[in-house]
Amino acid sequence: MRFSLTTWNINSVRLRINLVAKFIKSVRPDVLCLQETKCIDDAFPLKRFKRLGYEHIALNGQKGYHGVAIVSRLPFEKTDIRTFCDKLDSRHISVEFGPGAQLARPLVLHNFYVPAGGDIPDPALNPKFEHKLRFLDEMKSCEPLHPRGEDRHILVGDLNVAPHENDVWSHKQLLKIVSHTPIECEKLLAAQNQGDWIDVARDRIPMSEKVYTWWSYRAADWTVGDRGRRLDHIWVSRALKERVSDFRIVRDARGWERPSDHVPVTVTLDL
DNA sequence: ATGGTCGGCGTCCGA
Repeated sequence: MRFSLTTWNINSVRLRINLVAKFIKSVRPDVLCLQETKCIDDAFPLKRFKRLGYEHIALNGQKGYHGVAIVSRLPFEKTDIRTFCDKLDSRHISVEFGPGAQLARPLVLHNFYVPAGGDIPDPALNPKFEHKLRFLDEMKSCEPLHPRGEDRHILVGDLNVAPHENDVWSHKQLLKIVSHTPIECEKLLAAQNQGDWIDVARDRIPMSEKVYTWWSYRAADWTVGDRGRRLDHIWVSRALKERVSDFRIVRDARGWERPSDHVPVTVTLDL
């Protein structure tokens, strides 16, 4: 069975619902994980997704900020929401696919929106950065998150960290820029190494190659100098590594009308 | 060049 999954920080799902529809009609992933939906669950464009064929929807929204959602063509068995750092922020949702999706073995999917962390890369001066570092520590220590042995787990989302040198346009120039500081890169990789995770992008694209999924709004022309960062990630458990058949980043989406600053990232597996 | 642009909400905050 072919299973495809997209992660996309949409930066307001209501404002960009037509862009989401455009993407869905072209790529038709089985499952779409959204971050920064920026709306309460009652305001989520449920009917539009159902008309597009995505009848199974799990929401963790809040007013104005953050918000994550999983919209799916395949039914799932259960939904779970975790909180981090004793805050009620909507930054996580997970679902488990099973018999309803014709899967003999369970497939657990986590969708994350990690705090951006503000501008000052010093946890003593910037509470937002301190929160981000604590969030990453909690991701590491959260045992149920991490796959072992034959577990089939996928973790996706806007992790707001570009951990490797070629995950940013200039490693040297971004060492003191939040998203690429050594301390947060170490913490994200420590969380990744806590489970049997494979970073799909770096499993398929050589470390020497630049890979980005985000380009700032604060540039007159996002294509000039290609100053991107790889903030959006897809991890699969080791048991799924050899089942990955495709991985793609729809870079073009950054040039669509009124775009998100993030582009969709898609993985395909043969289950 | 040490600012620049977004979206949601409400007259700023978080990104």
